[in-house]
Amino acid sequence: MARISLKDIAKAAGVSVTTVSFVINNKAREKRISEQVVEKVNKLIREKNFTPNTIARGLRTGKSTSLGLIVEDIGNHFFGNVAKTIEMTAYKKGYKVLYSSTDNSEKKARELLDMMKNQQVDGYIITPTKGMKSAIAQLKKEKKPFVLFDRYFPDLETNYVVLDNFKGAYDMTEFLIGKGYRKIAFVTILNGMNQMQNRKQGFKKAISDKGKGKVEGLVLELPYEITAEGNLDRLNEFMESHPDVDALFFATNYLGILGIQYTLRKQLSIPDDIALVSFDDHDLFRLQKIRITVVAQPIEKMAAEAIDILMKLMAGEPSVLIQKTISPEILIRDSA
Amino acid sequence: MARISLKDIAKAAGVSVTTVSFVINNKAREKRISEQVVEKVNKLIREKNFTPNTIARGLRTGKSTSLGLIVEDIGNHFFGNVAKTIEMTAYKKGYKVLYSSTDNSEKKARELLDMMKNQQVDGYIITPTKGMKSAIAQLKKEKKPFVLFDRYFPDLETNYVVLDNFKGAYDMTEFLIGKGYRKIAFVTILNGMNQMQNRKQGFKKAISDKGKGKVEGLVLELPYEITAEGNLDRLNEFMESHPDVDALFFATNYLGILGIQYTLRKQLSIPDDIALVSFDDHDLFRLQKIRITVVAQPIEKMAAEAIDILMKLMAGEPSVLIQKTISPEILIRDSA
DNA sequence: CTGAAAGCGCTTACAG
DNA sequence: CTGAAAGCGCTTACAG
Repeated sequence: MARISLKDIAKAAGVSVTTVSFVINNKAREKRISEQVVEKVNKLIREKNFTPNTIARGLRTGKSTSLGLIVEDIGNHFFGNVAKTIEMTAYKKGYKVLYSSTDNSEKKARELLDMMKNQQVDGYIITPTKGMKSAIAQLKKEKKPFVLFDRYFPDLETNYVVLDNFKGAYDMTEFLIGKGYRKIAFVTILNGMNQMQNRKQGFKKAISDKGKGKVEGLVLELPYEITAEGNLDRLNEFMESHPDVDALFFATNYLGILGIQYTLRKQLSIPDDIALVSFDDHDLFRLQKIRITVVAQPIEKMAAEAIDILMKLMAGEPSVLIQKTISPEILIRDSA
Repeated sequence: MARISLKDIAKAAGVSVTTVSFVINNKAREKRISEQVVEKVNKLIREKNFTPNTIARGLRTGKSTSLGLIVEDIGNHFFGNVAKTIEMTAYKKGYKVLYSSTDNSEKKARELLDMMKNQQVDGYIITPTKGMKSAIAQLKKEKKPFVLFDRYFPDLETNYVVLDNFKGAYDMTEFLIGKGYRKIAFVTILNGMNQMQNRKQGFKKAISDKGKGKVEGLVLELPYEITAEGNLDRLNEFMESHPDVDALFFATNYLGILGIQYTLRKQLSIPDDIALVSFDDHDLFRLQKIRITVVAQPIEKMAAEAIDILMKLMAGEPSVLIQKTISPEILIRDSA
């Protein structure tokens, strides 16, 4: 029952391992192996159900035909679906994927990257944490194929695929202003990376561009680490000190969910008592009686871009710079 | 910038590769390498930032320190969170994890398993599809460490971790009967594996045990492949032919979500017009005005059990049989 | 058209 | 206490 090796096939076929290696690597033509030999070998491979040992091949070639995927949290709807698309494409192209979640822990992020380097993955798709900057710079210096996802470092030139976060926030804010809201609060998290900064800036810019001095824009920044319960309290306090806020714009879907909890608890009805909109779509937003208007990220498209770019980098020149900013979609529903 | 190898360390330290290998594998004591040598080697390892090449080690030892995780769909809330827990534990123990989704496709499932075998993963956690039975039997014959998750083959003895699906459905049905519902419809999917069968049987048994002839139990089985829209139509038709159904019990969370869509579309109010309960918890079920009563699966506990069992199997005797049936929790909320 | 041999970077039985 | 050497299963430059 021992695994069967290339050598076994060679012996059975009465040819050398070289020959067998050529046929399994489709170099038979190029190396001008005779038709009969090729056929004999292929027949044996089928009969014995032989598949080359990927590890040995990896050692020899320095390629592992595997990719490393580092996300923030694979259990989260956004990243889970990103992982899904990436996996599907990767397997189709013959790549395995190793994944892991950083949970925004710097330590874990660094360890993961080391582990993946060690494992000689051929390419990386990374949702970086703030502290990963030097590790990413290192990766770049080593000329490893990688693409950053969802966020990047403005002062470090790399390949990336991100949403146009500024535009998403800007457009949504403009939409709210157009609807007549006059005191809009943007609820976001502190310590976010540039994707969160851009959302905040988009919001502020729209307030100043489109508000014409008549619209007030407030920003509430919640810490990342706190519990949902704690955040709910903070939101509560905030709303008590600003009772005349007429629209809430949440910067991520889990914050939006928090917002729904808040309105449920306060028995506020949307959009009559207050408008509620959010970044990121979510089942919850679609399947309420009052459906929530959102800035949606085209998840599949973004993931497909990322893996596509990575494949290109791995195929050829890792020196090209490919940066994609994907347009968000504003899905207008009932909540504003 | 070339990767630094064990040999480089040996040369720099003026010792043999054997010695270096012993120290990196913590066999220094056992092999009685002198303290000074150990220290010199360790110092160089730190200085040169050396980490052994996992691939080479894998080839030599036949172990890859990686696990294969095959789920139905990593983008789905349940499996995404399973993946999260498994990954966290695995990395803590020094294992990488390769994942992939079957989408219940037999072909894909078989290919994935082959790919993982090829990759020499040390152990498997598998959510099997129906057609994987022979492949699983084969895995068992090869004495590979593996544990089935969420479902298993009743006529094939294997390690597994599953929910007590029968009990979950039984208890929930009993709860509905106790609440006074008299015509209960169980909405499930066709072609499901034994986890779905058990849910249906639990439902039926409770109807006959607890209904005392006064409660009618109906079953609607929807095909797996159909779109959400198609399923909605089927549900619609079903309800039109059975307008007096007073409670709907959905067998999975995505079916429950379908149910919510249905009530939204029909403007039915829960629980006044109709009761709605579901298997599996979901954000959507918690964060409605009317919160949905569910049979919850303790996801983390189940995932933790699975990886724990796998670690045990990999450490020792893969011949032991470990089968865990986890109790569900009925979370009573407002929808019935 | 085909093969012998080196080598990828490790581990480990054996020898001293 | 330490090292020389074989070998894991492949690929590939070289030779014929």
